[in-house]
Amino acid sequence: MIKVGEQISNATVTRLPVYLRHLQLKKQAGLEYISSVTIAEELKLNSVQVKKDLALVSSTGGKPKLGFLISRLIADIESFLGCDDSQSAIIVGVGKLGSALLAHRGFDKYGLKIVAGFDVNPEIVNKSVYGVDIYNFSEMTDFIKANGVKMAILSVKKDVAQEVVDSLVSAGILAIMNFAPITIKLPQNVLIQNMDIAASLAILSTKLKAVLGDK
Amino acid sequence: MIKVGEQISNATVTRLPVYLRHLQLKKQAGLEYISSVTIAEELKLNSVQVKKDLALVSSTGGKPKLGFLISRLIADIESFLGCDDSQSAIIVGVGKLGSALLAHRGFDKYGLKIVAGFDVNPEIVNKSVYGVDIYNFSEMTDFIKANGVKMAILSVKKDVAQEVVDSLVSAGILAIMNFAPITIKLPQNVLIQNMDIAASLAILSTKLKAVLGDK
DNA sequence: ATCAAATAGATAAAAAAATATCGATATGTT
DNA sequence: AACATATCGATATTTTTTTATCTATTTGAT
Repeated sequence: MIKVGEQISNATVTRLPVYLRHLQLKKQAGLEYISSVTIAEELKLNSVQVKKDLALVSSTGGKPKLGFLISRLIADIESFLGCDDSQSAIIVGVGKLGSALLAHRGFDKYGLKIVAGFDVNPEIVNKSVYGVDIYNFSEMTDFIKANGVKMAILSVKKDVAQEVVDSLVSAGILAIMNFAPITIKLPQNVLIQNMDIAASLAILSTKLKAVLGDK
Repeated sequence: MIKVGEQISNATVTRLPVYLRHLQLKKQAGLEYISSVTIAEELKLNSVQVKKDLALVSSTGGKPKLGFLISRLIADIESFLGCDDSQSAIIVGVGKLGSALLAHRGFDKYGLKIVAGFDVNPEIVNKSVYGVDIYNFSEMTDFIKANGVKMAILSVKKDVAQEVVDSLVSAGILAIMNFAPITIKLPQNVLIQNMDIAASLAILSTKLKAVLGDK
């Protein structure tokens, strides 16, 4: 039941945290086993899709008539998502949004650690924001190199976003979560996840209008 | 060149804001026409994909040898995304994250207006946060009904998220942008856009590990 | 021990999305 | 005025993703 070199699709990876949350809930409720059909029904997904997704990360598979052992499945998904081997990231721009992100503190669950923040605002530099030490922006490059950090959360103003990204990339950052509403220019080998909140709401609004219009 | 009843895919709608931003940039730079191939190269997309996307929203099409008239294309995309007919939304939960979202103010560009906020914290109730009036949570249902609001941004703590959603839905909300890291139970006809930031970062982290591992 | 039922897991089909190919056409140049 | 070229837009192909169908198996009940 060991998977070798299986290609896990983007779509599947996106669903894994959803499964994980759901399974943790079930475990808390005292449940021991759960079937793919049940998961599918409760999350409003197709059951074959759930089976396939789980088959890709499950180390033992499920048992007929019982389903999957929840605790095992949780461990498998967590392991796949790397919740165990603590990946570190920095956050650049600790203004309103940046500090709100730090306040959230949901990263731990996925084994993600925000190891430092960077900003230019003297009021927060050299202070700690929700347990994260904030340094001056000028120290960023050295920090990244010294600590081998590969991931960055970008929550700076859009005017400076591109130049900050250039610094990040040249310092060795390989994955960026971008909250600035601009299209970042990047080398091919750097990953980016765009989180343009206004655009997302606009997309939702468009979908809503489509639904309303069709009736 | 008028499209009737064309079904525009989710993926296309997601790319439209990206095109829009890029075109606005080009317009600012003084450019008048742009070809789909150029757009594709600059945004690192496939040119056929760009052509198809644009064909779905473009009212006039492009001209051979010249490409698309940028100003026209901007107008078309804005029109499609509804940037003109001001859609209103409320925000529920005006804590750290909620007020950070309000501070951003990028919604206007897409014709989205946050018409009110709701919270239980007496320190902000009946005050204005970045120009948005905040009311007590108890007034929410009446407000939604009275104003016919259909969209809500949910930035409350996860413990209360489900019950708030139930109130929203029963008051008539049809689309929810959810920042709480839980899977919300919803009637089929209500749209949801999940914005679990920690999960998104975990997904990015997983992708990064996949890339690094393959080498 | 036998059997019915529920489930995983595999295989197949369908749908959706992305990409490639090609002909038509307007443009600017010679 | 003729022509080469860049581009659109249509069609076709490929790939990816989702969904359906079927078989084998384990469990719990009889």
